[in-house]
Amino acid sequence: MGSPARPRLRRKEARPGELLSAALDTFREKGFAATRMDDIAARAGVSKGTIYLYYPSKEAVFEAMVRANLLPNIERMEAAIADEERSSADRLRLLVTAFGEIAGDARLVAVPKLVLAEAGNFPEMARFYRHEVIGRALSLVSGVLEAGMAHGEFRRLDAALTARLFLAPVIVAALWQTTFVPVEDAPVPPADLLRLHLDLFLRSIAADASGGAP
Amino acid sequence: MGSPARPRLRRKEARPGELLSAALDTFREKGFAATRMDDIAARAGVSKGTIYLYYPSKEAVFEAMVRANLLPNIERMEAAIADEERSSADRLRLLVTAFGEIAGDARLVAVPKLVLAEAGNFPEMARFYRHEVIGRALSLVSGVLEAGMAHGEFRRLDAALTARLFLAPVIVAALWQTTFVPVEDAPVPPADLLRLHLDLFLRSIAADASGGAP
Amino acid sequence: MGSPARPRLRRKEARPGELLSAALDTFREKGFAATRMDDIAARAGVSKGTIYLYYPSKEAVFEAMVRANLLPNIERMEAAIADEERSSADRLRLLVTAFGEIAGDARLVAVPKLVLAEAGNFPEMARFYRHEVIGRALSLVSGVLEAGMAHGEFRRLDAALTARLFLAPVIVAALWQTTFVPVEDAPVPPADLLRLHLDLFLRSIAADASGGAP
Amino acid sequence: MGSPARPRLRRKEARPGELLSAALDTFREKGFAATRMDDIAARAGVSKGTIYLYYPSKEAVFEAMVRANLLPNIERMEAAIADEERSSADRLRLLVTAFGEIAGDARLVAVPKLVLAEAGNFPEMARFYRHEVIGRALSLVSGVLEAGMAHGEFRRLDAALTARLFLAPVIVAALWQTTFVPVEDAPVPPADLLRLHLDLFLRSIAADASGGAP
DNA sequence: AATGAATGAGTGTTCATTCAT
DNA sequence: CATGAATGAACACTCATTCAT
Repeated sequence: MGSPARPRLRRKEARPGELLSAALDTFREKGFAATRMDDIAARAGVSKGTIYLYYPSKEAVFEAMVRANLLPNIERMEAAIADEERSSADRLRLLVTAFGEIAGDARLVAVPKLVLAEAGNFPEMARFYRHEVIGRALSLVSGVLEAGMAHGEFRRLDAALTARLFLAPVIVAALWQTTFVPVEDAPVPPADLLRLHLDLFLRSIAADASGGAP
Repeated sequence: MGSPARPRLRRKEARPGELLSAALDTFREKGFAATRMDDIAARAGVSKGTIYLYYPSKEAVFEAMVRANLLPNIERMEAAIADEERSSADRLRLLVTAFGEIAGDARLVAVPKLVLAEAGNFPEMARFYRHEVIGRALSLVSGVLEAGMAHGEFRRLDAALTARLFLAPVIVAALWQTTFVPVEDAPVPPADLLRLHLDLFLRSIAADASGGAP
Repeated sequence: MGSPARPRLRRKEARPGELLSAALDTFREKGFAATRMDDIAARAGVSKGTIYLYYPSKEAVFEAMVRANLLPNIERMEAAIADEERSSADRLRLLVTAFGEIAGDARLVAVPKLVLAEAGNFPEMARFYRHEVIGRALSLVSGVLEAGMAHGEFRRLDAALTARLFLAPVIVAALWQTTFVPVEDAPVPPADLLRLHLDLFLRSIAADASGGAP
Repeated sequence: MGSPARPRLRRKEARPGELLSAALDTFREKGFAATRMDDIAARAGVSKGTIYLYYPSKEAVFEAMVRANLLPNIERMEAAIADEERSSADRLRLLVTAFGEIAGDARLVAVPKLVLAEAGNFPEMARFYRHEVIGRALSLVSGVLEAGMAHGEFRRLDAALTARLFLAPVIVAALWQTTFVPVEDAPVPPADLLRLHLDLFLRSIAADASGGAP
């Protein structure tokens, strides 16, 4: 109750974060082009000019916003398999769960979707995303797969390709959430889908089921 | 005098198609917002005003373009399993091949990607696409799956979920092509990916592993 | 009464001229920076967007306007001494009269004044003006001077410097008109000034005073 | 405690002068409109807000800057003919030299040029300049001319008009320096021009050359 | 006195849409 | 049918000015 509303001059350090958060929400509602700087400013509770104190252009805001949301994505992924004790199959299970959580976080998933949509107009950003997010996720998965193959848990397969197949349903589920759910009659629970995926996937890569090759 | 070719008015019936073709190419290069009516007109070789003789707005052009590209997608899919003689596994193989061809056709794949990108701004179109393209594809696949289950070829699984898992790598491959390939160092051949997918998928749904091998 | 006002679509060919005329008047009232595109458009009786059909930017309008007003300046000057019959002194007299007329035309004089004011921001334009207008005027005058020297009418002097001295009062009179007259208590008639200038100037360059007097 | 140097506030009395000096340099580089308060502040080594402690607006800064540069102009001029002993011709010679020096001082000459350029937007300032600088210079010259006429050194002429003719080459030389020199191929040395000017001018106003009036 | 973060009115430019020809 | 000149609403970005600290 001491000082409820201060009109001017707030913490300069917190500003960029607030702006990018507002930017994310606005971009994800309207897309890049349909978002006006005024929208972002209003949502962040500042004036339009203030944005330009921190970012030189709308594109710069977009890029900074994407970049700021890369790290959480990556960290959550990598944290997901930090546990070294488990079997490779268990680690894949953990990964599916972790990715499933990410895929269920609408704000987080909006970022790759925006990257997808704007890749043509922001090639540099697409490259960055490709390498720093997707590339790392693929490495993560193929690392687990290769370990599993080495241990004899999994069949010998092309790890790079298989990693892609492992991730595909997660990616589709994520995009699905942000694209068709508001329009869907009978949404499929992503958890069910991913549980089945894990089951089928493990079965398909399992080292020769009954006793191996004769 | 009865000759068909008239110098002034080029086939007026062909106009809408030419416009939509030009629209598709422009939208896929720049996205919806960054495409100017002038761009489309120039590419179609007409004046800007002419577009408005056929479509009342830029949004209408976009929607018509999407709609016009629904049918080819659907038809190619449905043609892919017209052959009733084959086993369910063979029909899935055919489907993967067909989808793989679609996914390799950059112009065709651009359409779902645009729908994805603009779903927030064109909810009606998203709904339409969800039902008329994706819905049909899912039905197609789950039909085959159910037949295979009924015949004992496949295990009993939730056909709706499994159909999604069947399609996921195809979708991801398609999006990948249009998004990251211009930015990719070492592109993965989609055909390799889909071949492996089919292999793993069939293995994972095969009825009772023990007796499954022919 | 047949068709008093046509709202749209007028002669495309006349437009650039109308626009530049409106631009000149607005620039001369407010200067380059304080002139808004809306001002020019309103004065030309078109909408702001129309200007951009003909010129890509405000700077381009400015440059085109300056360029369009070069020719009249130059032509009036050069026409002024087309007559080959006269003595060099008479030709200088004609030049002073001609320059005096130009200097009295407020719209015409506004152009060099704007060039002067914006020379720092439009160096290319300054260079152009220096060469194509001022340079030609100087050549004109020094040509007459050299002819007069060759004929023995004038003393031997540095023609380039002397030409500058001949033009200086004309230039000052011109700038004076556009700068201080709206602020002046007792304006000096430029004609009186230039008449005296001619008298003093001819006297100062006359060949040998002794025989020069009639 | 009585020591003059205080670390925090640098001589607060010197501030306005420093600001105006920075303002002059910035205005003369970019003109009034294109100069930003930030530019001036940066050049003066203070923050933007500080300027507003001394001047209420950008226009006020401009006007103060012009006003602050009046005095040096005037004083140098008036000092130039303080010497009462000399002949009128010598005093004109001194004036030309003095004016020539002023005209060669790019910073000083920038001021009248800015006044010229902004006269339309700052009429009050134009009036002030007209009276306090130009008016005094004209009085100075016409005073000398009248004295010379009274002494029989010079012919009887309209002193007001003749004074203008005396100053015109100086003014043109000054403007030339600030406008076209950065753009010039072969600059004319102002000293040469003014020397010739003085020579011709004195000759043109000299009391009747051979024997004078009968 | 000095700062510099914040403001918001102002303006150049774009572009979907209209319509006289 | 077709054109393309014209429109005007919309928006990104700027910058003089304010004011809490």
